[in-house]
Amino acid sequence: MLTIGKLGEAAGVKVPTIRYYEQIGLLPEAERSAGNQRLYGRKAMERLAFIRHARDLGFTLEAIRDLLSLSDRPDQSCAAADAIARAQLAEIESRLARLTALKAELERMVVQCAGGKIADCRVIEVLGDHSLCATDHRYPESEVPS
Amino acid sequence: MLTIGKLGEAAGVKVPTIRYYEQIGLLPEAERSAGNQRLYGRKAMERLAFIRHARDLGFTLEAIRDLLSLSDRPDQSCAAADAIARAQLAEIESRLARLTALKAELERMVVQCAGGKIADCRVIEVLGDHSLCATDHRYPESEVPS
DNA sequence: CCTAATGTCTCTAGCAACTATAGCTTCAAG
DNA sequence: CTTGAAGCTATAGTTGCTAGAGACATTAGG
Ligand SMILES: [Zn+2]
Ligand SMILES: [Zn+2]
Ligand SMILES: [Zn+2]
Ligand SMILES: [Zn+2]
Repeated sequence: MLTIGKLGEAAGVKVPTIRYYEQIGLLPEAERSAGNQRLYGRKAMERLAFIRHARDLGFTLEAIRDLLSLSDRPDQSCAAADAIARAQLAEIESRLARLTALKAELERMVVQCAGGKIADCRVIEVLGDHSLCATDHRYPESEVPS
Repeated sequence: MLTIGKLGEAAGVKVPTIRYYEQIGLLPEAERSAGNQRLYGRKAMERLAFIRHARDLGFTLEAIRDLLSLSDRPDQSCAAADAIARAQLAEIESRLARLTALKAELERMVVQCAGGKIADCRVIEVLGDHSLCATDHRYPESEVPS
């Protein structure tokens, strides 16, 4: 049995994050020692590693919640799990498209600036006027982290 | 003079967002009509368009705050503004690198799944075990939106 | 066995950048 | 003059944590 600190170390998750996951019901309530400290076994360890890995792949906690409850029913069809993964892929692809456009615009701005006064700065000028942009980079379809 | 609704419409910014920008000091306090409603002129319109455009390019409000105060001093060197833009470009590039790796992993997962039971689902399997991944996609260097 | 250092406990508040709600007042059209 | 849209303030919620306060538990050294 691991204490919360050892578990966090093993899984690469900070201690308050583990408590947070328990609080929102993503991890089950942990066993407690005589002195009321949380104790974890291998199952909890695996579940936390799953969460960590899915987070690293950009899944939201909501998606992870669904994936976890699916993985608790091994005899069911995996169609739902695959759909979640495909949705995540689509999300990443749309962010990639947007970021690629942003990168192009930022490069243009930076390259075009001759480096004089603010009054002549291409960066400031372009920021004030989207019509100077080469691409239509607006309207982020999604506004989620990572 | 525009009301807040007209301004928002013109700049593509929602009304509560404009009030929020004023509250955090990104926009100056607006003039008020006899009935205490906000009124905006062309300068406010330009400032809001600048903010909107910079947000669309992924700059944080903090960076925008700095850019705005720089643009208020047209005779100074634009080095600081350029540095902010270059930092933003670097940020976008690092997110792009990470998202590219994520996309590759997600594609692998989705493609490898044969679509049977959860117990045999490659998606669930890979999520539980990073060593099945082809790339090292972990440790997001930055955790900022978009 | 005692003490000091570290770890853990709960609870609360804070971060970015908004968005939503409630309960009011003001304005513009008919 | 009335009605409905738009505006006002203030507060709370969103996501995924992170940081702090103050109290209790555990462990290592002397
Ligand atoms: Zn410049
Ligand atoms: Zn633009
Ligand atoms: Zn599958
Ligand atoms: Zn992996």
